[in-house]
Amino acid sequence: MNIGKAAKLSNLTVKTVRYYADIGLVKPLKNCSTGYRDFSDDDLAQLQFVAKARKFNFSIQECGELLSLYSDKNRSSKEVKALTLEKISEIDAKLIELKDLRHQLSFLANNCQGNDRPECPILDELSNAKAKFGNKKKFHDDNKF
Amino acid sequence: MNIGKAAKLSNLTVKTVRYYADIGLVKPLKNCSTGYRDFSDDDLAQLQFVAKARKFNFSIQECGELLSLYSDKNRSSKEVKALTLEKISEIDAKLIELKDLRHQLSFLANNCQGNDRPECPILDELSNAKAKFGNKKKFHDDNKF
DNA sequence: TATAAACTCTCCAGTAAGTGGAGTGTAAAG
DNA sequence: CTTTACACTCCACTTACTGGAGAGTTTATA
Repeated sequence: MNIGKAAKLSNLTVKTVRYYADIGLVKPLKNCSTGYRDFSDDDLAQLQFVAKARKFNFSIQECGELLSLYSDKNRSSKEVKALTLEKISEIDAKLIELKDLRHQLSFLANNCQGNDRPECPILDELSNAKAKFGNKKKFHDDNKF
Repeated sequence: MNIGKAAKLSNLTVKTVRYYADIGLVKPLKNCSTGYRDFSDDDLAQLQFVAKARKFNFSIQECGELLSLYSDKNRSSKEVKALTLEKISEIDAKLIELKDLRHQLSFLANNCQGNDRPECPILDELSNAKAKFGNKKKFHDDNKF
């Protein structure tokens, strides 16, 4: 099939599929006369595989590793699981980081009047201004997460 | 002060500070004879500001906007708060996405034996294999988040 | 059959936010 | 006076694409 169909069936853009072919992640045949790429069903399966793995936050490099494990019928599931667990750890770290970030930002936002006056605790914080929030009103940090 | 000191005092690398100067985010003077950049205390303050804002996930572009708001003594806090709230929304969206991802990955990992045999539900899932987990044992999804 | 629309190709450039290195010049210390 | 540390510019590379120009191909319509 042509690149357009392969792209559609794998939920990727034509540009992306072409890119994947360029970097050798998939290896479609080429029609010598037209120069058109010709994707087999197996090529399509690999594209779908990669599309999904990318959604799962695997890098292109890792997708390549997974693809070769996938193609190797004598593989063990150990390596795949290890890669997945590693990915989960990364996500956990990212989650912690983001939650902390959200916490701090929402604290700042809640303490900012957001009016036409220049006083702004957000900028004060960013600039390390000494003068911190003067009034003693308790502020609510809407920590949704 | 020279770039090395400015970098150290703002917790940035020399390369990064030079980059910020190159793109005009900060504008240190230049010693005509040596070509060395000369960072004033105000330049340093801006670098520290940017370093912090970057940690808060503001883009370089947004850092520039914040810097100009910061420099403008007649600014209103409205814009700053709006930018911050927007940033919080982005983080919320990212958090939801990541949690979902983690959920799915941990489900897959928990259903994978991770041994020397080739059966691997992770790859099966990625390849859209029809044969789903055959045995009926209940699996635990350790959803920490 | 002619033509227009839709599809494909390659190549070049750009994105964000830097990082790394080569080659060279300057300043401070021993 | 020489070594070391620091500074400079310029170029290439990173990730994972995206956009566009200019040209060729295939399909559908007039």
